[in-house]
Amino acid sequence: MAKAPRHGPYICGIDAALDVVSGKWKGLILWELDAHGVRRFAELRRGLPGVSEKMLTQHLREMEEDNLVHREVFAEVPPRVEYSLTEHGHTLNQALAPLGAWGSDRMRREGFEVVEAAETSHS
Amino acid sequence: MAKAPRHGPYICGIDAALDVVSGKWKGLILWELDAHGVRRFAELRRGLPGVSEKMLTQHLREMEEDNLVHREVFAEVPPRVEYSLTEHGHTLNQALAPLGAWGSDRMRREGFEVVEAAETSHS
DNA sequence: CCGCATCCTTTAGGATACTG
DNA sequence: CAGTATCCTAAAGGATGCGG
Repeated sequence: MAKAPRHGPYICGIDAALDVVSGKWKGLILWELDAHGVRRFAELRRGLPGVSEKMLTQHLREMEEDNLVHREVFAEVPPRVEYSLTEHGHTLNQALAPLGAWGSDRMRREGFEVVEAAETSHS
Repeated sequence: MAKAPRHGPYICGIDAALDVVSGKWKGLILWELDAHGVRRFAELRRGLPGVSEKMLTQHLREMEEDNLVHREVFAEVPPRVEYSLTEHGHTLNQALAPLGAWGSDRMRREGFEVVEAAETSHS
């Protein structure tokens, strides 16, 4: 078993929400899936520059358990697995939007660099 | 120096924002300061059940450096230090509000327990 | 009262090799 | 293609004791 003894008692809503999006790539995964609708494992991997297979799998499993992500396996060869947001995951993304805007603002203010993924081409 | 080599390059706004609120107690500190306006060190400590002095100090320093929290020292004996949100911290809190609502919703849905602090008595 | 310093444990995250 | 399994490092967090 990897880790994840999360889901402890929370003190407030922020606490409960941050628990679910904590993890180096979870915010990005939500963002990718929201932008593209459906993504395969390898596509997600390309969209998250620097992520390891292990972390991607682990995060996806946790998000699936948290009912944020839907995982659909096609019994073909070669295998194909598609990931998408659940309705629940979609509402989370909407709740995250203002925070994202605040963060973009912060980046502009502080002059932080933006590392754009290869060919994600959103907007 | 404790740690904090944060402020790396970011991939998107969510990334940049989560970096600043990551840390076991930062969300709660924001919430406490927003609810009360001004808090002393010991008051904050009581409002965050389980926090150690080290973590509280460390988080407060980082948030001060990120310009989210204002720290005012009164040269008295016994010493008194008051913490409050900066304008910047306040806007973060507003951006965090929808996420907090989502989290509260999640807690209700999943039936997680709420651990309320001793005598914070917000609302 | 408000911390800082030190030491220690736990957890997150990464590298790499292998499998159905 | 889409993962597991194993090992390892780094960072976060916690306990405790001292100091202004």
